[in-house]
Amino acid sequence: MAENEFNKIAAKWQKRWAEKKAFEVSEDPKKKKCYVLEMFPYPSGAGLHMGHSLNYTIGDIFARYKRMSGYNVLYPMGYDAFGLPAENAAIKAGEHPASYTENSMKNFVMQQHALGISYSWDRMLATCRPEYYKWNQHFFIKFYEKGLVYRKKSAVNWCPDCSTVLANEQVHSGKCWRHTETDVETKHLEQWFIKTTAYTEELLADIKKLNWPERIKIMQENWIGKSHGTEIEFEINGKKWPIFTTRADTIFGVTFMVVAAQHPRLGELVTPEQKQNVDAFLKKIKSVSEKELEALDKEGVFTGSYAINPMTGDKVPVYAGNFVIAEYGSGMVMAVPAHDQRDFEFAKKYDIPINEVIHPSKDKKLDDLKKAYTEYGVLVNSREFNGLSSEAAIEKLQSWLSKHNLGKKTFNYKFRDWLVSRQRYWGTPIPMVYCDKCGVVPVDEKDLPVLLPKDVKFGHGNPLASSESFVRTKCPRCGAAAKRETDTMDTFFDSSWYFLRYCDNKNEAIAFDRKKAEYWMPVDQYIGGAEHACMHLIYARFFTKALRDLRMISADEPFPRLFNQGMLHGPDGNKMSKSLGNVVNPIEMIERYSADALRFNLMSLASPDSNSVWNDNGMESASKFVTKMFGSLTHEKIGKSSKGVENKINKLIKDVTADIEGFKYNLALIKIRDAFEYIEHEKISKRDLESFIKILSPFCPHITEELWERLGNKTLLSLEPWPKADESKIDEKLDACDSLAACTRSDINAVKKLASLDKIGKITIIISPKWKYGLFDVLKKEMQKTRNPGEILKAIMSTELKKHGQDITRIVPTVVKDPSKMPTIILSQELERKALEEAKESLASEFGCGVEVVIAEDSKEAKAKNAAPGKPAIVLA
RNA sequence: GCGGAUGUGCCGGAGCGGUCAAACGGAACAGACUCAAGAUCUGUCGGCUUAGUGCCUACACAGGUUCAAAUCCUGUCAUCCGCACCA
Repeated sequence: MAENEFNKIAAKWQKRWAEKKAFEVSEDPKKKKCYVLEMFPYPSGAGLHMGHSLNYTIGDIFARYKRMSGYNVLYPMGYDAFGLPAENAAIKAGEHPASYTENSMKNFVMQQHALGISYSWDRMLATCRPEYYKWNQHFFIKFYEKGLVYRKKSAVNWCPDCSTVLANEQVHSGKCWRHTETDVETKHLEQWFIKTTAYTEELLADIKKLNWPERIKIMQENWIGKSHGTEIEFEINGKKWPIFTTRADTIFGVTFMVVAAQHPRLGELVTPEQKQNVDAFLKKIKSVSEKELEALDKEGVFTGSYAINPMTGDKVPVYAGNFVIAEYGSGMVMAVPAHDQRDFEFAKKYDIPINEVIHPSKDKKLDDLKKAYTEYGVLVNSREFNGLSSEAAIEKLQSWLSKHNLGKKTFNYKFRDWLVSRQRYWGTPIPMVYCDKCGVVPVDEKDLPVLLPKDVKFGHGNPLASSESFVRTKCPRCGAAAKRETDTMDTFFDSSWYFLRYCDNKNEAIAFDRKKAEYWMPVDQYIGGAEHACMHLIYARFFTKALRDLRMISADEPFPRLFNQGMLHGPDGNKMSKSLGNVVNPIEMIERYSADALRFNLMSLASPDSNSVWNDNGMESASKFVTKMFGSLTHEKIGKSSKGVENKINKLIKDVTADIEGFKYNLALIKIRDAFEYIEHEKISKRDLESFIKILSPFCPHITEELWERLGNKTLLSLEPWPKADESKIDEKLDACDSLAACTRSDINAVKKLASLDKIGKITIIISPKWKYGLFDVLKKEMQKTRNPGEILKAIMSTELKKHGQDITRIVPTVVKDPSKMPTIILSQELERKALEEAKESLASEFGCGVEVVIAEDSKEAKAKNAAPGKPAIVLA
């Protein structure tokens, strides 16, 4: 069976690549480096799925291409091996997560080998191994020392299914990112945070520098969410309470205030008479999880306190409400029910006055308030600010407030600090110790890593807490008995710097050697899915900046260039999922067809950045084509390449090179197919044949190595130089030869036909330099055979254009339906007017009829003269 | 609600102002080869057709800009994705 042969070939070359360490690299200052990286996978027990195969093939093609192009290519693979699924699966299977994960990784490695991915396997890493997570702990302590890590009690997101807390980034629409059915609850816990907000501004500003898909950049921008506004100080019970608003212009319409129910200073506001009500309210909203946000009514309770509006001196009641976010701004808002929908609903519910202070325009009032008027407008009922536009009022108020020391112009971010504590086992232990005397103390560097204990019980609460031997320790500072932190780190901590560890993955003394990292960083091409736009990609950017400030690297950004591959759907068009039963297993496909055929098919499906649909027939036919190519190229007749073959091959080199650079692999394959069909039955020089094989090699690395060898080469094709296109051999004329002949013939015929008519009428000749057919020679020959006005016209035009350095291109004769509407000859914009003036003369004498040159400047004139504006035209009268 | 993307033939998808009834692939149909199937090759593959280098209708829908629009602009609709009570 042919399939077996392919699999034998694949195995042979995979073995040889490994033996010869073909893809292992070291720092070489003389060579240009290229760091190609795919987002490392979570090694699930299920093994590789088709989406992985797609992702890795995209990266592999790029890496192979760059390697052959002379770059020193670092292309590593590793495993994001910590995480909840392994822990749960391990519990279910009664196996330790460590062995479970190691087995899964082995399986992944085997499968990635089978795909023929050219990883530098020496650099493999797994985040669950102590030699890796030791450095997580090291960084954690470094960050702690720098004040980038802190512990805080706050309202946190709790997923009951994961039984752990989640970062904001891991809560999607009130649900857990892993459990789309599970509502996230709010808990008040003391947790570890990373001060990602220390870099908010830089994270936001540097997005501009990134060569990333626009939508990912926008998603990050929105996630950071900068908004400009005003800080205004209200006075409550003699104390100052600043609030943030984007609508300072509505300040005269404030009729109440709302403080977040979770606000840490809420207690200060509650009067004894109201305490019972407030407590009841708090209890009520605590039992409600953060769900169905639209459905959630705006609710609140009066605290008993009143706030003084700094502009009006009015006293307005302060409510505690469920719709104000404690962490955003100052956790309190001024409520303007007339001009904010939430405030409006709240006011209606609790019967609070609604004061209009903005009208749509000077003479337009609001008819009746069924909902808030939230647009900008003109101020009313606002004393000296009446009549001002919202924009102007905001500015005036800002300066007024700062002059009186009651507020200022400011801005706010949505972005919050990263909660990294997790109450789970399978992660990096947080290297902190609680001592009764010394408080929170980091573990001594020399005692790292803090190893995950083995003697834990799963199932009830935080597993690490169940290990006596782990929890009990000595205070690193005073030596007294102390307790260890039992939380582990969010696994996103692991993936925030793994790209640095690849640069020096065996270093036992430090996380990575700075020199090595400086050589390889930043990642030149990062490849992965869009789902990490606001998680991994933000954390990794933060980490890079933080490490830069710790003087461990100098890069500002880890991934200047990012490519998002599309999603691969099942044959039925749905997302591939086990429950739908539409999963296609890549290894099955490789066994049935071949790795090269699978790669070929995956890359032909669609442009790698768009979603695509798996098609079994496509797989079948890709396999047939690969088989055919292999068979045919093995028996290719070596000889002198014809001009046609030379043209094809050189054009192919040029085009495919550009297509790979631009990730247009699907188009590259079309050109490869086309070129193959052309050379299939032709004689071809060894050199050209080798070029073709090289061009094919990133896509089908196994058969091409085999072909390379069969041609008598002793080297590895994967390390051969990428062919260069010989531009002098590319002949556009030849390339279009077949279609050209047909086109010309029909053109000539058309003109003949037109010319034989009594009335020549109007002939449109469109000449565009865009069409580089080089038709002139062919035309001239035809011209000599017959003589009639139509052809002469063409000949003249050609000559005239040649004279003025214009390339004669294609001439399209058409009968004009409505001669009154159409200029007769439209020339390209590039044609000089002078050339036209000259052409006019010869046309006139040749035809003996009036020739008018029209150069219209504007559309009116153009219409009058039947010419296009700005474009010169010749009209035969 | 806000933001982003997309809408092309039976399907997956190219095209990004004039070489467009639309690359390439898949499916389908017909033919060649076969005892037959498969494989392979050839042709057809929007409609009409006097079969023509012909006509009509087409690139979500409706308008607009152009001599010229699948391509540019405006609006509408649909689908997908992200964010979501951020003051």
